[in-house]
Amino acid sequence: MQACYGEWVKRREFGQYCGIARALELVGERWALLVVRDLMIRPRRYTDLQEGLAGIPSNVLSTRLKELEQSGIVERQVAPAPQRGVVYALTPLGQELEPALLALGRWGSTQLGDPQPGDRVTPDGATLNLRANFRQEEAAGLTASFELHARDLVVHAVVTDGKLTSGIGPAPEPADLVITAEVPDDVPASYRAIVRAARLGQVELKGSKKLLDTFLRVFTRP
Amino acid sequence: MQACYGEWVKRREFGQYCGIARALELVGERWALLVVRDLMIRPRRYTDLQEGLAGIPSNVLSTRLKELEQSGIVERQVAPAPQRGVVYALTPLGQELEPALLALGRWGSTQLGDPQPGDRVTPDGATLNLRANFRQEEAAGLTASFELHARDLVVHAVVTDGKLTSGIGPAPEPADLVITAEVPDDVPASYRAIVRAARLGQVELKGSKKLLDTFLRVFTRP
DNA sequence: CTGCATCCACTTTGATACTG
DNA sequence: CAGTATCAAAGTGGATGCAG
Repeated sequence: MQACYGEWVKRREFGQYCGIARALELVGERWALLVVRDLMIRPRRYTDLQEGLAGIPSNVLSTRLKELEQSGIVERQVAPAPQRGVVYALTPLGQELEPALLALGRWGSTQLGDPQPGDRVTPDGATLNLRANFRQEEAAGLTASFELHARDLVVHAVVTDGKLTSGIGPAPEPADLVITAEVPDDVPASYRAIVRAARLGQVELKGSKKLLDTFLRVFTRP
Repeated sequence: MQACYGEWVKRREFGQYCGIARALELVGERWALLVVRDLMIRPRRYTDLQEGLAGIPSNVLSTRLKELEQSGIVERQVAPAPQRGVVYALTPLGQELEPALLALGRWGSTQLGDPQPGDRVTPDGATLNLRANFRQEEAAGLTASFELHARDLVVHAVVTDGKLTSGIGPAPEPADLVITAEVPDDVPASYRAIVRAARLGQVELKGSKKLLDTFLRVFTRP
């Protein structure tokens, strides 16, 4: 605590009556939004997070989780019978960060060149890109499921009456269209690579093939 | 530079092929997004920013501006004849951060209680709230201009064929509807306070009074 | 005045090691 | 698996200096 304009404020607070400043106080610390990003895909254990956030110091992860829990963004759950252990999950408040996170990701994606050697390319990224590029307007009334493959990368997107559910791995029910992209060996398997292949027709399709155009219309932007 | 999993990366980079991580590398440092926020309203001089970001150390502001300029987000302009001096402005790339910033602000606003004594309440906040709460769908085809007053706070919103322009101070052309909110003396004059007053009918109107419902429909959410 | 640069105390982070 | 402990390095906050 320290003096600031006659008032006592925590060092980390900006002291502005502004939603953006408040958001940054809560999730603006280094690594915080990346933790939220990982949890947006599904709940994770401590070591899952450490793995997904390659390079985060253990003590920093520990601190961030406590802060996020304190803020009501993350929930610490002691998992029941099957795997038992500690699991971290987003609260509803944390899930409400999704639009902001996707908007940030859309902007940041434009500033991504090609993947550098050493860059981590995870299925999480593909799942988030699926959500970030999803065009609600184009999907109105649509019901269809897709599965995307590129080498060992597999993600799914299920659209039910215009609403999207997406995740890692195969679709829970057999997908209406399975897209398997032919990606050169020297290019990492990413959402971007799949879309590029799909546009060039360098894909193998299984299922309702005319859904490919629908996929491109609903899940990609020019 | 330092070693990390066999590759050399800058300490501040996250080493993930992910739009969100990239965005955070570029605008995730402390104060960076608040600088962008201030510039989103209009270009500013160094001292304007210092004032708007109450409490930012001079050296940190200086560093952030250089980093943002380096990243192509901010442009340093030497202002011409009238006022001369240095002016910082957003580049087009910087302006593209607006959707992300507004989404973050919408989330953060839900985590704002009432203004604390000592909180800075600026016209910038009201202008951004105007943009953040603007509902494109509801404004389709609309052309109308509004001016909001609450004590010394004045902001304007001009909707032209469904597109919004907003800023501090009176509208460039006389507004179709001028809303003057009656705000208790002990409550800071903010967008929130104006909306609350408008909903309760505690406003004085000048101009086309039936536009008040349109305003509430287009510029507020439940 | 504006637009920084410098100095220094303090805090946070990164890397690694270690424990229940 | 789920953290804690430790310590060096980098970053931040605050004050002040200073040229144009």
